[in-house]
Amino acid sequence: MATEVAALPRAELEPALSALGGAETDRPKEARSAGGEFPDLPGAELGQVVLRMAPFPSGVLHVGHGRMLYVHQHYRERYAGRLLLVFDDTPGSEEKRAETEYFDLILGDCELAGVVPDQVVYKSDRVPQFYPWARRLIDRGAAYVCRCPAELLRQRRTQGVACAERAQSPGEAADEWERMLSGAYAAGGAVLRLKTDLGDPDPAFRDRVLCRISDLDHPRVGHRYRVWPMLEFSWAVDDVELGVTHVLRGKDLVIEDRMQRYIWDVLGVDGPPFLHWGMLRVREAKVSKSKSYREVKSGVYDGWSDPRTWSLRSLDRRGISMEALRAFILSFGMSLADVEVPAETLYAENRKRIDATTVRRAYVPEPVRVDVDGFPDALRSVELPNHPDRSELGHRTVAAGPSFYLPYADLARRPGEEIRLKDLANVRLPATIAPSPSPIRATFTSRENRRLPRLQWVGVEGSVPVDVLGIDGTHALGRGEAALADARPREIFQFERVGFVRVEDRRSTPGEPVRVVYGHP
RNA sequence: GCUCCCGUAGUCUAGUCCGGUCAAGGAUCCGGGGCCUUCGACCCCGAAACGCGGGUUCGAAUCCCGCCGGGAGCACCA
Repeated sequence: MATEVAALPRAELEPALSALGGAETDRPKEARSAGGEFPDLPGAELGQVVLRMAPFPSGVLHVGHGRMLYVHQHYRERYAGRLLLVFDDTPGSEEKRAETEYFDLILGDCELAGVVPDQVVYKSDRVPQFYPWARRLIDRGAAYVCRCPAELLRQRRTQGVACAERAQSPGEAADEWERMLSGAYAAGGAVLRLKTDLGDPDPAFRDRVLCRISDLDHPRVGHRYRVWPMLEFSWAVDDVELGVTHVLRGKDLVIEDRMQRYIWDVLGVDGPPFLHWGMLRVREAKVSKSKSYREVKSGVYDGWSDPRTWSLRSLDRRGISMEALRAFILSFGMSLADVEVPAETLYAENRKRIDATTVRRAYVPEPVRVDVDGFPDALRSVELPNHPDRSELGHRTVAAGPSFYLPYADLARRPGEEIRLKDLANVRLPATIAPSPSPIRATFTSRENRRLPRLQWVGVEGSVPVDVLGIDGTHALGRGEAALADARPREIFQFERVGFVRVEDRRSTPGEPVRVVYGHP
């Protein structure tokens, strides 16, 4: 029996779970349904784990960052650990700059995702703390000040050739370092480099830069510092000083592991172990962050919650729950393999969560008015369930014939045919159907439910215009049933045969269309 | 080119460390049927995989070697 098989790993997990303080025993179940595996953190002790996430404040968090968020959250919960949010806010580059607004936006994203850090740290507050570490490396003869222009430095690195400064004694290097700090060099005029091995087989690892000079205006500290640490050096310091016990990051940062370890070895300090996850791409989500940035800034996109950005905010706007996102992301486990998944997988996860509780409503895209001759008075209004399988969600009464809005695409496909207005009655369509502002005329045939093509309809009486914002950023104007006029902001509906939509925050004024955002099928 | 990582059905994933219980499990997608009114959900059925080639072994998805394919890094960005 399958249950016997499942019982074994569960029994092994039990001690860890009860140690968590009587947490529910549903983790094995979650792990099984999610699929993805998360190995134990090496040497981790319950209650002692300290993790850190390090976003760069140059944009809001998107689906890709979701992996960072939920992998950390997973381990934090598993080990009852602490989670630090450390803004990696060194000045960046001309193309990729830290900007003021993103600090709060990212914090907001974390909250939205339900991953609230225990502590927030700004790297820009810690700049002076990096200098003594740099000095210790210099004193050990493991770092030197190089004045090669960037271009030459790169070229020599590729060739494995040393520049003259590499021969500096620790004393000379220290003097040069002091000159760097005191402003003797212009930006780009000198860098502090780690002395590794110019013959290292990996060209990427040869004498990497530890600190550089930047005159970019920093959003938090302005021009207070000119000498800034590079990412891997700053982490060699901070992972130790902040007491981080395990470093979890994407595999694009693997070489940084080696750098950090090298520095720790030189200095004789112990640092935490590293774990990585692979690259994650959602097929439909164009990864172009710079494009999103441009379009948001220029106003082409409707802000950072525009569906085209695939930001966390945009998913929320579309009615995709963060629980669904979490399950989706956790299903990939800690695999180093690069994954590319269709968004449908995320949609399926969301559907599982909202389908049973989401009210159905009628909506007709590309509405064409159809007047039905001989339509019985008895069917002028009908009562319909809010959910076909959940009577507890109640019903609503909708106005029906004799005039309807029907979707043009469905109409155009079956001229002259008899069709069924879903849940209502059968009618015969006219022989010719052309898009026209004047109503077309159909004829009532019968009431009984027969196997006929079914069309979605909205009774003209009381119907409201509905504006649907699509995933591609386009707006479609359709017609919805009267009940939609009372829709509350953020309410989620399923437009039957169309998909799940969420009502916009911004309330439309009377007479304006009801605004919704398309979520997914 | 150099370095590192990865390679199970269309897609994602379990299994690979400690070879047999894997004639490979789950999810999603796709096809068919049911629920006699959603192109949704639910239920049933079906299709679908160990990149290739050697080797070790009684036995290999699991170990070894080679090849092929994919990704990342080789920034005074993060």
